[in-house]
Amino acid sequence: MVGVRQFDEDEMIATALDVFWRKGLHDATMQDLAAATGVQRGSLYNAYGDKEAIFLRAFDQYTGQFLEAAGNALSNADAAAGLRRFFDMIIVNMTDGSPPRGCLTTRTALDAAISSTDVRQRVQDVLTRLEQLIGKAIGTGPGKRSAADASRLARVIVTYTRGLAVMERAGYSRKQLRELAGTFIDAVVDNA
Amino acid sequence: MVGVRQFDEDEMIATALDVFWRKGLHDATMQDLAAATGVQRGSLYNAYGDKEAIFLRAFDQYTGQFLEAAGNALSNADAAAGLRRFFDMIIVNMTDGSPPRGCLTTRTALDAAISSTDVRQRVQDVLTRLEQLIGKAIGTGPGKRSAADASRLARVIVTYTRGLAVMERAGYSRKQLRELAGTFIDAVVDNA
DNA sequence: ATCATTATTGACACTATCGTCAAGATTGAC
DNA sequence: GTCAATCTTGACGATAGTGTCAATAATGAT
Repeated sequence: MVGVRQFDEDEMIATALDVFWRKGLHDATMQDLAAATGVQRGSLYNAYGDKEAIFLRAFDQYTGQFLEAAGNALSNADAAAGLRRFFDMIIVNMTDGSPPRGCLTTRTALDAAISSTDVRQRVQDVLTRLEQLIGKAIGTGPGKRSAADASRLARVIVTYTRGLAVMERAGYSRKQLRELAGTFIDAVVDNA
Repeated sequence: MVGVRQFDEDEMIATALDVFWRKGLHDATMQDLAAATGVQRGSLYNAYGDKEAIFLRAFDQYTGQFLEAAGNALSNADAAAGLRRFFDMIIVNMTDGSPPRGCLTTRTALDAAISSTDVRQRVQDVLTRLEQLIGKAIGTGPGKRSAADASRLARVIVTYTRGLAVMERAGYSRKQLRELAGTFIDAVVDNA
């Protein structure tokens, strides 16, 4: 290595993640990224190629954090309690910031029609992995549930988390989202 | 009236709706609208002012159709059967076309951060009205449900429909969405 | 200390979209 | 049939974003 990078890559990606989270893949511009990170546009092109390459790195960082936090929240002897912690975590996650940033995965999924195969694949991956985490958490409960049922239910729960993300974008407050989550858990999980 | 409009306004809005449905408010351009409708860009500006005014008209047309169809599907003596018909309707609605168009309301909700107050308000309105339709349908069932419970549950169901719309964008097929809806109804409604 | 290599910088060309406007075309009203 | 009002048309300027490139600067390796 001779000419050496003048910026910290991890820090750069973390800042880029913030920009993408607030603006979305589609609406965030290279100028936005340059302004936020203090790295010139030309340097970004040189270092990463294009905007989507930067997004993929930032998104990977995001999903890593997110899935870890989800796993932690879900790890609880009592499946219902774990789910409650999990829902609380994602609701805080999507209502954080001012204005709230929403859910990056959901926003990206909706942008996906315009995006590349790579982006679509990442979205599917994170949803699948989340489904597996949830399936494991509810499967190991005081199970009178079959494995097939747990798997189906896990996907329903993932779907509901996506619904909450949309409701947040529609203007529902953190408190309203918590109530929505509570009603859902009461209806689906405890009764199932 | 002297110089008279050279195009059919209803037809124009219907075509615009198709464009917005496929591309989204944000990504559809006036050029797209002009090309699809055969009306020149300048004429569209003259007739409506800007893109968002056209969108609002198209969206109103859409929500009118949508809510009517939802009401029809839900009108059933058996609340669970009505819900099944309702979910089937929205799943067909969002997976129709090739490639599927998805759910316009959900897409618009996600765009909403960039959009005007008017657009945001329309999205909230359609969700609220849908919630009311569902509340009425499940409330009039063989109710051992309190009115407050029915209301809460209705909002949960609306939220779940939004989740299905996101899952569709993430790549889930009509068949998978139907299974997701079925599992949800079994878990939430029949057991509640 | 020199050099070869890489990063940075700012300018450039290109494309897309927007919104406006003046000139021309059309047509209902009288 | 004339006219005034309205619509249509095509061109224009402005803005924003993309990706590229040549010139410059910096630095690890020798």
